[in-house]
This record gives sequence, structure tokens and C-alpha cells, in this order.
Amino acid sequence: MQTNSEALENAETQNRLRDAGLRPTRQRIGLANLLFAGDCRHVTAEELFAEANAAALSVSLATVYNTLRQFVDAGLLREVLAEPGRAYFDTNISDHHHFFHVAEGRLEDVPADAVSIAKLPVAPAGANVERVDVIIRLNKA
Amino acid sequence: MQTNSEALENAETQNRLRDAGLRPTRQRIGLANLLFAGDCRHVTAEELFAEANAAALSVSLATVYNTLRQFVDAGLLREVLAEPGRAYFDTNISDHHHFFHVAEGRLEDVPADAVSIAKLPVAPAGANVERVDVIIRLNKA
DNA sequence: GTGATTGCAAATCTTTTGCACTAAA
DNA sequence: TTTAGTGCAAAAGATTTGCAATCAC
Repeated sequence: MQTNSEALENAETQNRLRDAGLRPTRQRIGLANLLFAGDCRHVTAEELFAEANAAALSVSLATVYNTLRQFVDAGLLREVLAEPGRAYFDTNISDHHHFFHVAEGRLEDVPADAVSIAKLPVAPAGANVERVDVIIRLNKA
Repeated sequence: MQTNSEALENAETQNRLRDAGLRPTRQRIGLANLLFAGDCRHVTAEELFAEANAAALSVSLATVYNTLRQFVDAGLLREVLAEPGRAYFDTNISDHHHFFHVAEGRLEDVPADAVSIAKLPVAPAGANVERVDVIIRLNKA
């Protein structure tokens, strides 16, 4: 059974995927609905896989990995490096930064206007600045 | 054969290790000499392992990994996250930031005074700022 | 001697890939 | 029907670990 709002959500999601050049398959729609349900989610592949299972979305772990990578390439997601050996995916693709709660392994958004970088070095010859990542690492007080 | 300057270097390295609470073993001394030969080196475990082999230092890859981790814990090295699935180790432990040449997978130091952060958000309740990492990601121009 | 360290191989963990099957257009 | 996408299992790559042998103190 599908409610009206779910149907609407799916239609929006399908358009979003199509606009990104991705076929709106059942798995991609399901994962996108999970990812973009809230405003700023930070998930690992394993976490999203667990959520999909909990939501009775039949999808393999390999497809979760592949889909996350495709979403990043398509500009729907941003990859955030906070810990060695584990990738976080951020549904907030606007310009912003992050707190990283080291003990919990948890990311938290910092709005772009909460950080102001007054001075940046010039890029070395032959190089262009692609992005400036600021990660504020946090400990328990 | 060992030259005088090598002997001196080893004595300094041994003190440095002892001060950090680590026994100055042959492997640790050898790796430390390689690491701290220059001012600001950025190496991966595999790179350091290759260097050790080239320098006829007999050490296993596992020991390279373990030693790097111990050096980080002891405050002799800093781990830098720039790429998913690969850890870089920085011999410069003073406050500074990084360029990351994405295409080459290469880190470059940015002196602390070349970046000025005019505004930072307050840490969430119960948390302390441990460190602020700034990584300037670079593309080919 | 005694406890820390090392080496090796095996284990672990995250992520990617090959290929037969299925689904979207 | 044609091409893209999926699932599974296997591979790949980075890193860690168990344990016997070795080294520093």
C-alpha cells in the first residue's frame, strides 16, 4: 500500500534522479527517499544499508555502495572524510563545514556563515582551488 | 659502517623516542630517521615501507603500520585525512593546514599564518574543540 | 631474566568488480 | 529490444591482530 504523500515523494524523487542523469530504479528511489527524508543527514554505507533493510527495501550492500558513489558523482551527495577507513555521505551539498564528534564517530553540520576564513593562501602554480574543507574535531568536554 | 653524523642522528632519535615513552628499537630508530630526515614529510605506510626497504632497513609492513600508529599516539606524527581508504602521516606536528593535490594524491603544507579563520562556531554543549583541520583541495588549473 | 617489540601470516574491514540476471526506456 | 542497473560472490586494498621468536633493559 502506498499513501498519497509517498506517491508524491516518489514522483519528486524520480524527477530528481532523472535530472541528475540517473535512471529512477526501485533501489535508487528507495535509497534517495531514505537519504533525503531529512535536511542534513550524514550516513555511512553500512548505516544506509541497515536503514534500507529496516524499511523493507530490498537492496544489496554492493548496490548501496555503488549508488552512493553515483549520487556523489551526480552531485546529489557530498563525501566527507572524517575518519580513516570509513566514508561519510552528506545530503547537504551546499557550502558548509563540519563538526566531528570523535568519540561518537558522528558528523554535525556547521553552516557556512558560522565559519569565516579571512585569509587563504594562493593556490600553487598550475592548480585551482576546488573546495576548502573545514572539519572541527570535538572531544568530550 | 656508520658515519659520525649517522651516529649522532641515532643518538638524537633515541632520545626523541625515549622522551615519547617508546623503546628505541632498531626498527623504530630506522623509521624515525627516515621520517624526520626532512622538515615536512607526508607519507603513507606503503611509501615508508618502500623507503625502508630501499634503505636496507629490515622491517615488516605490519611493523610500519604499528609504528606509525604508535608515533601518532605519542604525538610525534599527525594523521591527515585527505582521501578515502588511505592514511597520510605528517611529520610536521605544529599547527598548520594542507593543500591536497587531488589528481596526484599529494599533500603540501600550508603554514598556519597563511590561513586565518576569523570566525568559528562555539562547540556544542559538552564538547571541546580538539583541532580544526583545513584542507584546500586542488585541481589542475 | 622479564616484559616489550617484532615478524609473519591470517584475519578484519571497507569498498570495488565481474558477470549472469532483471528491469527501465 | 536494447541498454542500464542489480545482486551476489569474489576480489582488492588498507590496516590490525594472534602468537611465537627476538630484543631492550
